[in-house]
Amino acid sequence: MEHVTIKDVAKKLNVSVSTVSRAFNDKYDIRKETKDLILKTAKEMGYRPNPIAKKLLQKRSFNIGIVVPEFVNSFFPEVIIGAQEVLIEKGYQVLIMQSDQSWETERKNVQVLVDNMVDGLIISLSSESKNSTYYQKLITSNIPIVFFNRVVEEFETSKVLFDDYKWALFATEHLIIQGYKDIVHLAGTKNLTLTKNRMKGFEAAHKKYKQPVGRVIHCGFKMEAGEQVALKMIEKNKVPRAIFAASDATAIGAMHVFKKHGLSIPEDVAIVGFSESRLAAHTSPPITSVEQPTNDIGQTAAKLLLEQIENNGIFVPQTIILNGRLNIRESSINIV
Amino acid sequence: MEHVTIKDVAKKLNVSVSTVSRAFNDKYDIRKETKDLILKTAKEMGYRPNPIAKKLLQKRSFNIGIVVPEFVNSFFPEVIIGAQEVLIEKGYQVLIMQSDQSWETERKNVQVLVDNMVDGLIISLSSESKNSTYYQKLITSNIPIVFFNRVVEEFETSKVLFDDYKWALFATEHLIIQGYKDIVHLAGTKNLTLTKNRMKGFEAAHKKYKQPVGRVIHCGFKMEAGEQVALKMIEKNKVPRAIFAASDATAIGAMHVFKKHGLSIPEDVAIVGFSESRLAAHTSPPITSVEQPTNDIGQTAAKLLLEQIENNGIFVPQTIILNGRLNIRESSINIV
DNA sequence: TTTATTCTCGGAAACGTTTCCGAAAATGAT
DNA sequence: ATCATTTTCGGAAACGTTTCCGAGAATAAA
Repeated sequence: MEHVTIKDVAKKLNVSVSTVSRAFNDKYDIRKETKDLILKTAKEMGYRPNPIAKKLLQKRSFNIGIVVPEFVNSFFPEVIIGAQEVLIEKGYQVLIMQSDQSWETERKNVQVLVDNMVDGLIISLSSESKNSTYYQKLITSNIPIVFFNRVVEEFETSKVLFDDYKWALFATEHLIIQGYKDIVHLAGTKNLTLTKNRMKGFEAAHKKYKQPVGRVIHCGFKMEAGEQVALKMIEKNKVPRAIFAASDATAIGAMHVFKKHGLSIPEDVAIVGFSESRLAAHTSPPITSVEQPTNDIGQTAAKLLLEQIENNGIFVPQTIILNGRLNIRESSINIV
Repeated sequence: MEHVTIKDVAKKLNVSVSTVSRAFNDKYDIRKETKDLILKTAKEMGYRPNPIAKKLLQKRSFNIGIVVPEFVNSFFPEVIIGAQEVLIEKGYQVLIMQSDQSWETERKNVQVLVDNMVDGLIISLSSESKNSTYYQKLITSNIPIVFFNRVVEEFETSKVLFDDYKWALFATEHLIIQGYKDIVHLAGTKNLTLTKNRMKGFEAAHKKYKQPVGRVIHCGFKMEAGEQVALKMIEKNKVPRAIFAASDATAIGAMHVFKKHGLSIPEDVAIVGFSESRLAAHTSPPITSVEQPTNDIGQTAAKLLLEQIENNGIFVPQTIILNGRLNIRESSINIV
């Protein structure tokens, strides 16, 4: 009685296998009474159609794969939750994989999901340069993919993005308007477009107000990196008047070190973060930060994907750019 | 040329399907030269064995499913990363699903993974009471499962746990030793064993030092809950001398509100958290907290699961209890 | 009552593999 | 040179479904 199959049900009722199948997929002709009988005894016997066999046949699984670089920070989990909300609603199940920032495991992850015949993929790249021919092949082979957050422009797929340039500009502008001069940008990992865009926004704000562009320090997105940078600044006696960090984590890390060395925020160093983490409002002082619409990113990515899955064939790739918000808090306010 | 199958390869080389199969699974007799030739042309043709078909036949997938209640907080992601480290090493791929604290979706998630024929499951329950007959059935049907963090004792499976009682006792003891009297415990969700154990530890510490047991307030694990509780304390003028929170999130939330209302930490209210989140060390003041060995939890869960998968049949369920650490920081130190 | 039409259902092929069985070819022993 | 053994491979069944095709029964039309 290990695994009860469709044959067992058919045998028990003295009907054919195809009739049982028809009872479960109500698009075929079957008498109501027989259908009910089959469904009833099938349930009694504990029969569940084997989705693996079904997949083999119809190349369709109602599973969606999501692949993200990491999920220790709350950004990606929040996006995933948003996507799940719309996908589960439509009867899809969501399989999540984590690339650990490595493009090799990312590739393996994607391949596992493709092998498992997911109906579509939602991906944020771990690296924008490494797997591109692989993805190109996947895309031309017509499997629905939506990229978000970290994408490569050239891919002919739907993408959902954040206007990093604009919001980096706003964030920097906010500091400039407050009267801060010597502003340093803690930039993210070098090879990402979003890093470049945030840098460009940082520059543009300076130019807009005819200020000399501040220094840029690449240190990635981790809290430890922010701590190290701040420490070095203190050691070299080169502490800037204000900092615009490309992530909340680096902002928090830096702030922590500054405070430990007796500097006040924002009196000695003003700080603005990016990517509104859950903690930004709960540090002391609370950190001004650019808020990304994480849930919305997930939802629209999912919607774009479903659109593509359902209109297979006549489909036009879309790029949607979502709006953010600058949450102004104590860490950046110039108390004159 | 959409999907190239084993037949295509066989036809191209004028060999039988079984020979091609043999080339890919090297446990069968095949001449080295033919094998090499097949592998070479298969690669050229872009053939990859279809794992769905393979699964249907051998009921084995080299996939492991992990189901957690949530992953916005870093606890579960860290555990997952630990598990992934050992599983990927052994050639398994990891499929992750998130139950959103709901036992219905948890059940659906588990079923999806089982349907996809994962070789084993690592689960942290969203609720310890709701799906138990379902899990009982799963367990007796012999699919390898390891539970962690939130488990039900009765299940005859391996479990990896944290000694919540002991560490809650230590944490409370730490407060008592510092001389604090009126200590309140912000407890977690009511129906969880870990909540009960932390409460018991809280009580035991008081009894050990012959103190009247402090108040217990159930408020779950979320930051917002901590804020609300603190607010209510202030409004009712019932702010305790010290707080032992069942999660860092509630501890941080409460601390934030206290500070906003002019109270100093730890001078007015001392605070200890639980589950050492990434932020505990970076709040101000830094929060004393019980650190759980997240990575280790994941690793041992994975190892127990692999053991069970490999020795199918002769397998004895194990319960492993891991050790933690109390990170003492400013928030709880009594500066006399 | 005969013929045409509609309802139900059974049979069988198909999805892409693995694996058992046996046959032919190659090798070794005598 | 003959027989026994090993190596290498092809054929076919199996995994659990869906779905096309057609047959028989039931109903409607004539």
